[in-house]
Parts: sequence; C-alpha cells; structure tokens
Amino acid sequence: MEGNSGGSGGNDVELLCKTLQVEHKLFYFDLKENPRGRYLKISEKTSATRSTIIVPFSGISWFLDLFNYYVNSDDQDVCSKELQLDTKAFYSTVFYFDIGENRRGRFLKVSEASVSRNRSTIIVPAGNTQDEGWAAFRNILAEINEASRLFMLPNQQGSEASEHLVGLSDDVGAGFIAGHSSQPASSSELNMNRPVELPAHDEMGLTKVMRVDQKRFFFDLGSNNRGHFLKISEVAGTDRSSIILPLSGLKQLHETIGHFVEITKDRMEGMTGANVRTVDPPQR
DNA sequence: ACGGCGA
Repeated sequence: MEGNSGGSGGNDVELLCKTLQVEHKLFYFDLKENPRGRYLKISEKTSATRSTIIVPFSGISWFLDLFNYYVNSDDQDVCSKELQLDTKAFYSTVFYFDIGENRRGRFLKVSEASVSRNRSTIIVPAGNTQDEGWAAFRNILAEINEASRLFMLPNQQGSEASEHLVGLSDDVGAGFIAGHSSQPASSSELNMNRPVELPAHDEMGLTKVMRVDQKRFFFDLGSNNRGHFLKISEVAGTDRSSIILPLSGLKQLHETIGHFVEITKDRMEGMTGANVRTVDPPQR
C-alpha cells in the first residue's frame, strides 16, 4: 500500500508530531488530517521493527482515559479493556488493551483490529519510574488531546471554527466493552481518573448565540472524559432546555439541517436578514 | 542494550 490512493496517508497534513522514548523504544505520535477527518497515528519503533496503530480522532480522549486508568490503578486491579470506535457508517475499529508481564517487566499491549487494516499492535513498557512508560505515554496523549481542542478555538478566525468541526466529526460514537474481566467496564471506574495536571477537561471551548425572533439558542462546545459534545440550548423567557449532541453526530446534524435548508429554500428566500442572525457571545 | 505481540 505505498500508492497514493486509499490508506497510505502519505499526503495527509501533519498537525502535530511528538516523540517519546521509553527504554529503548521510540514512539511517534502524529496527529494528521485529510479530507475525511483527523486521526492520530502512533508508531512504535525499535531498531528492528516498526508497528503502527491508527486512532480515529474521536478515540484520542478514550485512549487518554484508558492510559489514565492503567497509570492510576493498582497493579493487581487492572484488567483488559476493549474500546470500540465506529469510524464510518459501516466500519468499526476495536482496540484491545491487555496487560502482560515477562522478565523484562510489565507492558501494555494495544492492538488495533479493523476491517480495513491488518491487525496491528504496539507494546508500551510500564516503565520503572513515575514518568517513564505508561505515564509518559499518557502525558503525550493529554498534550495531543489538549492541542487538538485548541485547533478549533475561535482565535481570530471567528465563524471559521465551526466549519472545522464538521471535518472533525467523521468519526462516529464510541463505547467501552467489558474486557475479559468479570466486571463490566463501567464509566464510573474510568471516572476515578485524576488528571490533575490537565487543564479543566469539561470547560466549554466555544460558544455561539443565535437569535431567532424572541428565542435565543446557545451552542456550547464542550468535552468531558467521555468525549466531545455540542450542547444546544433554547432559551425563551425563563425556560431553558438543552440537547447534548456527541460531536460524533455533528456531521449528521449538519447534513440533516442541510436537507431541510434545501427543501425549504423557496420559503426561506428573503428571510436571511434581520430576524435571523448568529453572533459570537461577549467575551468573559 | 533489551523484549513482549503473532504470523
């Protein structure tokens, strides 16, 4: 697959590259973008071998959560986890997280099994000291997770930010499946993570206010440890109601709205002016 | 400096 069509990704834009050395292994983190969306390529390189997994954009915060789980859990408590990500309408990728141990020490095996690629695996040594191995890996994921959110902040670009979001959401929802352990992989055990060194994880990244007649609609981009979401609130008088749309559904929403824009075009003509507008909220 | 995985 060295050709330019399909999966090679050679022409994809590199947004961010990071390198991590753990013992004698080198890990390369490449946040990349192509017209179909963003993804994180993680490569493990030794002098003899190279192995790569591709993490869909929507999976980055899940990887962060999982590494937090393995970093923060007691050795005897950790269990295997599976992370399933539906990346398109018809394909999904499953990542298997398994702990292993041999005379070299403990390691975390992360396997990617997807329809479109052969199964591939990276193995991350636990490391001896606190900032080696899993913790260092986790820290890189945290940096990438933060940085990827900064890409969509409205800096000077104003409304352009919302267009970028559509490209991000090529990847569709995520959910944990219980691993080989008896207990289900409840979200609560993942909420035990204490990412104290991270900036506020659930802070709203972007807000827009839309006025239509007497109503106001707030669009708040947020994220928590379950991923990114768009909160749309309707405020009329003292009543407020909200819907929470996982960012993975944003593209569908966009397409659905596009459908209604299309079929109501005739009636919409001449209505784009005074009573329908979208503004940026005042800075806080 | 390793070496795990799985073919």
